Amino acid sequence: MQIADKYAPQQIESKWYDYWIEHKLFHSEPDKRQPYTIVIPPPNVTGMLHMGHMLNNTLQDVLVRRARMSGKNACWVPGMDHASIATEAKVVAMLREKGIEKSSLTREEFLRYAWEWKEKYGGVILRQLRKLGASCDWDRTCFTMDDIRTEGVLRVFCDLYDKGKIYRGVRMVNWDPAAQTALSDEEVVFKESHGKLYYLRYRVEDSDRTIVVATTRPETILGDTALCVNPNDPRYQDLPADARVIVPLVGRSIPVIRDTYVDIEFGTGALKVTPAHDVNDYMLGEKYGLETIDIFNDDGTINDKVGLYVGMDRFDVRRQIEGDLDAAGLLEKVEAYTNNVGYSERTGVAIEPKLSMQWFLSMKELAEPATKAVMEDEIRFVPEKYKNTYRYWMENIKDWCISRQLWWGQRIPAWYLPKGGFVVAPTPEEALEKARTKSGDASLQLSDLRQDEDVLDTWFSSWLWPISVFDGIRNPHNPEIEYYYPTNDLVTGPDIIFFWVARMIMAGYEYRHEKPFANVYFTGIVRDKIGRKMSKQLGNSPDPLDLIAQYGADGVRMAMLISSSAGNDVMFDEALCEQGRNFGNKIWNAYRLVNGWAVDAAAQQSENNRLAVAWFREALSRSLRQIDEDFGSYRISEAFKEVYRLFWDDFSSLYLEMVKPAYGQPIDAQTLEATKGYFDALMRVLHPFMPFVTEEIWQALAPRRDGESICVAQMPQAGEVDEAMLARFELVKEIITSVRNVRNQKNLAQKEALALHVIVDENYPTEFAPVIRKMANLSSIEAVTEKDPTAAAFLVKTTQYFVPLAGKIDTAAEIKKLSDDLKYYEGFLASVMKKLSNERFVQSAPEKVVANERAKQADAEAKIAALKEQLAALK
RNA sequence: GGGAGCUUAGCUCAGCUGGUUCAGAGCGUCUGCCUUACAAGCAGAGGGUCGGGGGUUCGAAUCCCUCAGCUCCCACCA
Repeated sequence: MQIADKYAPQQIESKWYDYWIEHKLFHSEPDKRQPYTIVIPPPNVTGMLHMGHMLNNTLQDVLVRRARMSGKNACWVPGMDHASIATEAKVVAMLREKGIEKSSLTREEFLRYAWEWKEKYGGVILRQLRKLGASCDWDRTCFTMDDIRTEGVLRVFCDLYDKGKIYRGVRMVNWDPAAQTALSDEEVVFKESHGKLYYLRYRVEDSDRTIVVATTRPETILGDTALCVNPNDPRYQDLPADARVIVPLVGRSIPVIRDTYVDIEFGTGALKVTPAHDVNDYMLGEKYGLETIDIFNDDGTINDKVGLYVGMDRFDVRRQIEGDLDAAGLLEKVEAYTNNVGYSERTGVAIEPKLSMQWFLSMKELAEPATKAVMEDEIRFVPEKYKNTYRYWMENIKDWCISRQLWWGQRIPAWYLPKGGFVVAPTPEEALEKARTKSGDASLQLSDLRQDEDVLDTWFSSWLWPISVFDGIRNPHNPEIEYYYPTNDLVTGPDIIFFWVARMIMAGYEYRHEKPFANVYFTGIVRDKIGRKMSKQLGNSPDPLDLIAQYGADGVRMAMLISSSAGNDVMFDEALCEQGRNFGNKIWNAYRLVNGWAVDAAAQQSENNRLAVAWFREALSRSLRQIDEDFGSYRISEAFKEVYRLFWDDFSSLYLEMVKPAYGQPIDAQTLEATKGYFDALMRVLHPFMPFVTEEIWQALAPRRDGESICVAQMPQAGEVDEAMLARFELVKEIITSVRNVRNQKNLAQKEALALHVIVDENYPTEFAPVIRKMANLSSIEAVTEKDPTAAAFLVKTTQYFVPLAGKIDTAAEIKKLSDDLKYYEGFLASVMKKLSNERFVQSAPEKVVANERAKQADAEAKIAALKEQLAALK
């Protein structure tokens, strides 16, 4: 079949994607075959496709397409994450543009807007993934907040509550003043920040003495309820046991407590204690029964508890209080200071430690089987180095704060009774029933109950993902979950190893008593070519869709693949896309060549063609083996490089050139058929990497039925490999290169046929003579016994070759070249002999290695002899 | 402060349990070719004392120690 003259990926890609969808080639239903399952790391519903997604999803697609072609029932489940904080922020911003404040809306009204937004703008990314060629089973698209997933989440919450693993309590949590919600520890990122260290004077009550305290947060003095010094600090020994000090500006009297927690070396050795706004201070507060004074509103402004700076933002207060303290003579000095400050991963604002009532999941017991699974390789991490990171985190796991003060998300299924206490149930009806039982009041109505206002952390739904996408929480014995679970490979970034991977493993063992996936492939981060992380701010991140438009999805996929090995960052360079596009072009034109050949049905297959066909069968087989091995160890990048090399070097540059008929000449049927067969096999091996161009060519190679597709064609299998033949062929390649080199050096035209003389020995691949003749463009190959001093000479292994070039030989240059070679081989021989004459080597090295050294010796000696003879002939 | 990892050609990286002419690949560079499949190409070539030093071994890019540089993760020191 004819294809277009020029390779234009844009003109073929959408056509084939539509074809695949139309024929439901990515759809999977449980059947007798072995399943192969991947669940997509659900992108945020607010997300746009970026280079990280390109890498991640290209890899998943390669794995799933290869499995699909290897007889597995492949199922790649796509979906989206409702992303509480990010989405709520988007919706709030959208409303603000319309002039609507969130605070003016009821919860129900807000959620209506949010769903509307989600339907309209959400999930762009899933449409973008189609451009990449992602072979997801779109019929299975899930959303972490759709009905099935939500019901699963609520059931899990209730179950864990009933098991006593979920509890509610007042704790110091990470508060995000921008999003106005609590966050888990994992959502806080610590960054070094340059601030100041303020030295404040606290006057000792009933005394002239002052104690100076160093703090980075002077505004928190409003919440001070004690001052703490180390009992062993000599500077404060004279203070009476019941000493009290006056908080600067505030004027409040607070006790001085003594605890060894305070570092004598740091600052002045005196610490102000603000139990409501610092984790350590909170612990001191607990220990000494101190009052806690919460001075902040939820948005980070000062509340009216103290009556100072009311309504001001925490950072404005910091600036202002510095001046006020100074004016009052209460500021000793200010120093520049660098410390670590926690920021919200989502909103980027500084976290405020805050005491609040939250829901927690206790993790210790859940972590045990999950830790074991990874450490014992029941679940395999690629690369392995992440096992350590994982173990350390799991062994020091803290309870998970799962409540969020947001509206977008699954609302916590707890209902408060009118007279105190609460019940937890997956539905309001069940809650009411429980409430009636609990209160002993049968007349209780649903309207008497008040549901908890908080929603659950988004990760509390995504940790169930591998189970919930198959409805395995609500219906744990349904045929789908039984068939598809556990899934096979998870492809994700190491940045969410704690957020997501670890928690999925815990959920897997808790709810299926089995691992959620067998292998976890960690990708790296996509960086620009000078190593910077790609970011919106830097503007160094190309738009993947632009790249696809320019180079084709196949080209961009190749760029991602060739530059990524598991766990290593990708240094992305647009030039790689170009290389990918060029490869597509190469394939395209190779097909055009083969397709253009006329067949001579009567012609016998030449010996040359027979040899070429026989050789490529072995070369292909060897590569297939290599590729299998690479996939086995998740060296996907290496596997791709091997196919690339196989197609470009072995197939195009060697095989096709070997069998290519002279211009206008026909080819014999047998060779053409073999060639098309190889082409077909190559397209199949290549298909997982570059799905579009391979489908186009594969469809053209032979008549196909409607609905037939390379997507579901059989992956070629590696056969036995004739290593001896491949080794002989290496000699052939070297001979061809050497002749071409002579041509180059002597400025001889390609078309000019040359003669080749050989002093035949066992290293002359005589069986390949026709191939050598054609590939090196030789008029004849003659066996000779004498050296020819007028010829350009070269040596392959131990065999001497001559290209007669009457009068065109630069004798001096030849002598120089031969002498250099001779010197190299003499040196080489010397090093071999040194080993062999070392008795300890001969005794302790394995026999094979010693035999090898002896072979090297023989080879080197033969070469040296040959070189010497050639030199002698020249002189 | 604790932990993990990296350092091989101009660039990006392979090199799996020490032993094949093991010092490799791709890209870039250089030379010559518009040879009717492809200049998005073809044919060749050059390029590295494997971060420094030390050790183990018959033998080290590979194992150990040490120094230097870079990266990442974890951690509440005001």
